[in-house]
Amino acid sequence: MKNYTLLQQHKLKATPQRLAIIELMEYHGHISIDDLYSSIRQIFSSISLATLYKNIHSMMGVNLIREVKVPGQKTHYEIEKERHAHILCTQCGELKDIEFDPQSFIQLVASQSAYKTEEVSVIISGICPKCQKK
Amino acid sequence: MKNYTLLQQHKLKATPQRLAIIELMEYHGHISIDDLYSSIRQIFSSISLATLYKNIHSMMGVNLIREVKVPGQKTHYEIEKERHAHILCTQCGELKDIEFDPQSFIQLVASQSAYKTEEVSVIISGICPKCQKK
DNA sequence: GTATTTGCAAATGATTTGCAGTGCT
DNA sequence: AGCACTGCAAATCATTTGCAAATAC
Repeated sequence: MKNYTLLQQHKLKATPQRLAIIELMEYHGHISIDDLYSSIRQIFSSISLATLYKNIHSMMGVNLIREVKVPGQKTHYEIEKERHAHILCTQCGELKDIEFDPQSFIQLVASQSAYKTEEVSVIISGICPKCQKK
Repeated sequence: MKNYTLLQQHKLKATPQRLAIIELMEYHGHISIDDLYSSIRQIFSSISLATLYKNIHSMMGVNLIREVKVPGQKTHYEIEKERHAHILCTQCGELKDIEFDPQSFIQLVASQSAYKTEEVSVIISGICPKCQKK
């Protein structure tokens, strides 16, 4: 019901496909189109990639979903929620969230440039503990 | 001559195409494939997109060039140099560099996670002064 | 001289579009 | 009922690949 309302608040029709997209994104945190497609097909065997793309775009249009572009990786998508940064393991490719409050940044940028800051996207790359052991 | 040496140091053959790519990237700061292609064609009318992609990849392989992925934009490429962040105007699409020292970040991440940090990519979006006036 | 690189054309992969039919409100 | 949404197939756009000829060292 919560997601149903969420869609309505953004003036989007609450179709089962959209509800499933939101649920899967909430569950995964961030997800690529391919993973989203194969997960969602287990519920909606008939859903098409075109529908996924269209829905992701309409939800991006109302800032419900955000695009996460990572160097060397396919685009991921996630629900807009509390601010966080992403950390990517360059060996195994795992992408994780880490806590991050961009407030200090926004202030820094505001003082350095005359921009009106909206968003900060931070992607850190490194080697995760598991891969370091190998 | 400088770029010639630069390529050799990275064990890449110094072809005129590669030299031109480096020069254009140094001049532009960051550039999309399309812009790079049309600029470079003014010098090498015969250069192909395939060659651009191949060269960009070999130079990325030796960390001479970095990929910059920006939400809602095509991939850009730039020479690896002093660390900086990018700021994107969501109205006019202009992408600029701003100064940024990731040192404090790297420390923060190192303490929060067990990652061995290599790189930090920061993309800020907002509205540039010009567009604010409109 | 040899291994690498280039440019072409074709292949692949990702995303978008048009349209007829369906479903939300 | 009416407009937005879906799924399909086809179109477009981005990137990669195979290969013969050219070039760097």
